[in-house]
Amino acid sequence: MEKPAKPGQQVLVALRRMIADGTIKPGDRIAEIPTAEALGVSRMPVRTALRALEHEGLVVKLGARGYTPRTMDAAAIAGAIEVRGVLEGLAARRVADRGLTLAEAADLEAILAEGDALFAKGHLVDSDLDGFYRYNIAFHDLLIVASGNPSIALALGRNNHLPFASAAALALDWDDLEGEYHHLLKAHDEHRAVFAAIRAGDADQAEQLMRDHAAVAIANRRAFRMLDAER
Amino acid sequence: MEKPAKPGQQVLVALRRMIADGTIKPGDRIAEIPTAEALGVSRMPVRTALRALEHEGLVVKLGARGYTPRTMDAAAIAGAIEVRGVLEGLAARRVADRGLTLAEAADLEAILAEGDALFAKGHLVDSDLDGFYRYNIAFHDLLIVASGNPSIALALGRNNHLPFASAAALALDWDDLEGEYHHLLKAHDEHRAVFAAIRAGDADQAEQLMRDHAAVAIANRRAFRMLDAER
DNA sequence: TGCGGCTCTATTGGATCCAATAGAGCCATG
DNA sequence: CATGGCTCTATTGGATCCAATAGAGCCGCA
Repeated sequence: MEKPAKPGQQVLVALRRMIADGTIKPGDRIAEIPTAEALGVSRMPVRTALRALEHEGLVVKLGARGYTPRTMDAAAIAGAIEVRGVLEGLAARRVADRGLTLAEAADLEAILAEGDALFAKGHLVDSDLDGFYRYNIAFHDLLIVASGNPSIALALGRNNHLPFASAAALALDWDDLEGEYHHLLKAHDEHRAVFAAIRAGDADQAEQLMRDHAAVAIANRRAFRMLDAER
Repeated sequence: MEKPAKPGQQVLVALRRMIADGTIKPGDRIAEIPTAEALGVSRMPVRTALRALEHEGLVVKLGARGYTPRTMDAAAIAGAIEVRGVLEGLAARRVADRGLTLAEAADLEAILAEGDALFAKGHLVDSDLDGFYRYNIAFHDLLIVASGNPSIALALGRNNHLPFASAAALALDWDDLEGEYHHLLKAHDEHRAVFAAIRAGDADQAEQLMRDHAAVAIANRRAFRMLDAER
């Protein structure tokens, strides 16, 4: 059973891609009719998608003349990452405060073990980057869910679609596996440290570590991958 | 010139009101056709509004059978307020870090002076509650804007529409002006304290104070006002 | 030659119509 | 009598059509 690929979702991810990879640059007008024709659908799903993208903050309304991608300079990206760090920091704090259930602890340990396995052999191969990508998302998502505060996920919803700002947007240099090894291992170690703080019930520490963890994403980035899939 | 009152916006605020005041309760189905007929418009603006409300987190999709208001129990409200506190705390931190411009300092001082004026006579009258309402929003909004991080406002966008969670949702007891005097004065003093920390450049302190300021909203609430106006 | 107003058109927002779909109820059967 | 499948219908999602509107360009006048 492949994806029947509902037109609406299709348009949404298509536009996200185009904005992310620069097919549509800030300043370019996005009008409904040309976009609809280009994608081979009616204006309706395009309208829906543009409204959604506006809510996500990826585009801004251009008066009555359509939309345009939001300009994302370095400061804006840093700001988005900062917001993510603060929100995920809150999640970590909450989890440390309330303590992990047995099931959550087991899940988290299993996820971290995946990470251990990636680095166990001392170097990375191509497929490991994909593995880390999934491991990373799993770790972050689990903490947010375990926080028991759905508003955190809601508030993150906007930022998670911004390029570079999502935990799913890894800063990966596919040509420098050696350098990435240390970079990603550091991230993994930080995950472990957060986990330790949570187990110790040290909420302040857990929050601070999580914030710092997000902050490093601001510094080291050269390439990125977008999260295409919907939640 | 009054508001021509565009149908779309009209429907959006109408639905918000109905959800806020309990006309539509969690569990009730919100279908497009009956809603459209009840409001005297076509299904289209209703559809748009429901999508928007879903993004705001006020309603959840009920499979293919319409929407229903999101259940907001005490824990959910507390969670939303917690998120707001953390985000506004970040804003305060940023402002303290970068320092206020002369214009911002003057604006902020002017806003706080409004607050001073409200409490100067030692008691409150009815119209003062409205005055505080506006003063409070002005203070919070200015800090968020001055933070220079648009992502904060974006992330707050969702929470600000949730009843009880917005800075605009004051906990006011209109029959106990005496009690409210102390309650609101405390909030005002906290604003002053945040301002002082910002002037001193004490980012940690500014953030902590702002978080605590939000937290008190969790405890003291008996009635609330919704923010009807759009940004 | 510059500015203001007017018209004209491109484009969005809303209404109506049509198709796809999933939920509910019913019937048959084990 | 319970359970599984089938059909039927209620309801959303998409397409097309129509109206309102605001931006742009042009023309006239100072």
